[in-house]
Amino acid sequence: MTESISRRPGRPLGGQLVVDREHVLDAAERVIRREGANASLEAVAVEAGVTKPIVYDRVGGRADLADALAERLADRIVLATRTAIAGETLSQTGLTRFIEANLLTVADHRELFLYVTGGSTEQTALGRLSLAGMSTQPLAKTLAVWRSGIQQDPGVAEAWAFGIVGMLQMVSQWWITQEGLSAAEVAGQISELLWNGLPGRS
Amino acid sequence: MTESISRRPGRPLGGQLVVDREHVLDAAERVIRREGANASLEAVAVEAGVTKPIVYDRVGGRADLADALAERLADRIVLATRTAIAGETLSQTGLTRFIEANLLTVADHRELFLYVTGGSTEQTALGRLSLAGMSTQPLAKTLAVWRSGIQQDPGVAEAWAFGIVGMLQMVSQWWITQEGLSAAEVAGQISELLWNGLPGRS
DNA sequence: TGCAAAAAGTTACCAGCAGTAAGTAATGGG
DNA sequence: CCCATTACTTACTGCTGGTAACTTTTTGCA
Repeated sequence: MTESISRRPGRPLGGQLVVDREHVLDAAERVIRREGANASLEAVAVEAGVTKPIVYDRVGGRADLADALAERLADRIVLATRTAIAGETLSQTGLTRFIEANLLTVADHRELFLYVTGGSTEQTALGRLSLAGMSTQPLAKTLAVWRSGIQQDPGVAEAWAFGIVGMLQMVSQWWITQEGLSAAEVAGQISELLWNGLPGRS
Repeated sequence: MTESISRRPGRPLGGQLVVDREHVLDAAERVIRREGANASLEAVAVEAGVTKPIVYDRVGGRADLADALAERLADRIVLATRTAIAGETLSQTGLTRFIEANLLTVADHRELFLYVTGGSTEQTALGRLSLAGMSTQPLAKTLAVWRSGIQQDPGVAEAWAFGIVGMLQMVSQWWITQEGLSAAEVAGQISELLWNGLPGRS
């Protein structure tokens, strides 16, 4: 699906960029989907129909690429989960749907998910928070709306948001390697934990 | 603290290995503590007083090294958390101490934690589960003992264990980058969530 | 119209690192 | 005394992230 592009150097007509940032990111997603999480920047450049320095100019280095893709994936997850609970009031079944939507979205972008969660390197290892950081803010807001008590203390909401994102991330990672375990099933279990707490309702 | 070692080739007296697996792993931990999560195998070899092929012979490649170190770290976390709740019956304050112990142990091994959680490469990106997998089994057991309902369904215990480990992992990663936020404080917040559930006790 | 400056890309490279093949020195058995 | 084995090193390959320097086209302006 790579549209054939004039690869010759020189300033094109109208001073328009031949490939923009989004085009490169699209190419990166295709490569990752095809080749897995170990996709190289070189391969991304080829898929985008350009050379490596262009990739660096448009999106930066490997860490930046991971960040950008994390943001995209986070957006999709947020969209899917928001849609799953649209207009509903907080309930356990709603939470289950929320979690199930998360799982299914991750499964839809399996390789991308693995790239993003495992993709940060070295110094930016703190960048593991990339996916978390991106999806954490919307989640924190959602939490604050859902549970009134948090509204006064955004610090708590942040800790909870990171915690929940971490939980969903790890469960997702574990689940996509499992055979014969439905998303609904797992979502129900995690929902039960997150809703009723560790000791359960008596 | 590298003990000076005969670097010369040849079969040493008694056919004893000059450096064993544990020695290499110790060296790896020192290097990671000193140089951060981007430590190379070459550096590990130098620190251990040997050459690269020895490292490969003793522990395998980079992924295997990450796995081995993950197991060590997981053991320490399990030990610390178990100790923190030793002999206690399940309670929210006990859970808080459990989480705090987890946070403090991670902080004690900051760089190692980042190496292990971010260290897996490519195919083994599923190896992100390394740390999780190691600490998950003991945690699942602990959960089963704590909460009787789970005992009959080990599948639930597994999902919960992965979820909780993921939550703790992400919270740890977030917390060690924060300034002026005590472990006890964060532990209390997460404990509250994990104990009373998202909607809270009414 | 002619020409310099800027824009947009490419080529060609470097450095570092994971991983391995082949060679070499010391030991012990026959 | 010699040869096979053991234990280790040297020296390499291949790949990948990242960058410096060059080339081509267009635009602005005198």
